[in-house]
Amino acid sequence: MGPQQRRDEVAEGVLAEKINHLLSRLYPEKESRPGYAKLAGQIREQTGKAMSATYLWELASGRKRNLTQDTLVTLAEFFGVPAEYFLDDVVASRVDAQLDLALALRNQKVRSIALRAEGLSDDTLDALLAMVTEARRIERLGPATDSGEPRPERDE
Amino acid sequence: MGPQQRRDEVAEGVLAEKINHLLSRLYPEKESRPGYAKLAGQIREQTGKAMSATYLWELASGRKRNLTQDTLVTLAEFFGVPAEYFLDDVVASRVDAQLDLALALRNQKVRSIALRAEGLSDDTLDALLAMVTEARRIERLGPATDSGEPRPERDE
DNA sequence: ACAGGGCATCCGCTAAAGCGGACGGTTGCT
DNA sequence: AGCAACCGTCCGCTTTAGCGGATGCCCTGT
Repeated sequence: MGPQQRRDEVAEGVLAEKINHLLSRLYPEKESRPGYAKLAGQIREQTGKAMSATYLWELASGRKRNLTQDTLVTLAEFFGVPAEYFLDDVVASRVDAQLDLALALRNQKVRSIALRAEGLSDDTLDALLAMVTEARRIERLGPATDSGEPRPERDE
Repeated sequence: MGPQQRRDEVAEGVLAEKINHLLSRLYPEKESRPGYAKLAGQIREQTGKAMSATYLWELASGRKRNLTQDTLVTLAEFFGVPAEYFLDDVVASRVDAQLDLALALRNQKVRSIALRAEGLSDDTLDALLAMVTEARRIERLGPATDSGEPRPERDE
């Protein structure tokens, strides 16, 4: 339904801001915070994987933004966050519909209906759709927030 | 019925195997399975993002294996799995149990029905459930693979 | 004043992600 | 037979993730 704007302290948005957020969380005091060279060294030592100072800076400054699977896992491991942390924001721009769906599927019966509707013919689906819509009207529920799928969003 | 451990060895952490697994889940009968060209077309159409036939093949055959964030999200969205599926093996096996549901929801009409069924009274849901089950019998489809109930965790 | 270490930033390189356009092989249709 | 459509596979190309090695700026110590 609503894109609940959660404003913890987590900077929503670009990957660079997430990384900076994680960095300043790891080193709250600006003074003690090491440079990118030492940070990269820590990452290498702690995760056993590769990480260069230059690249770390490029990420933090937003010059590179399309991480690779390996790098993603490495950073997630170092910062102690699930790898999803770097992804869910990208997903977030598209999951408003999914969120409603996930919510609806909390009901076991709704889920069973969805499962059994799969594979039925188009005509039957139309009939069922009409029924459930009518039932919704009878029970005086508001119209479902039906978000279409072909989102002609073109950017990036 | 139970979310038992499938005997078909699921992806040992190799990306190619996960992709092939998802592909054969999407198209169980190999007769109807389109080639990589058409599959890439579907991905492009459904997600609105880019995906080439060549690259899809390279992934499925294991020639390229270090996905980028963008590609990761695109594939996850298309297959209806969380992006972590490709990152975390534990998540992968857990999600496999829910794949039937995700598969069913790929049909827009089924999705609409599920959305509109949410909030209806229990009695109405029972009636609808009976209808859709009956429709399934009439159209001579096998009984829906109603897996137990892994909870749809989604919060925070 | 000078030396030196740590810092952010830049430059140029390599390896690989990702794609377009081939090439042959099989299938089915007329 | 021919053809058209589809398939998997390969090749070559552009882009960019990712890194090593400068460069120059601030420090602090001597």
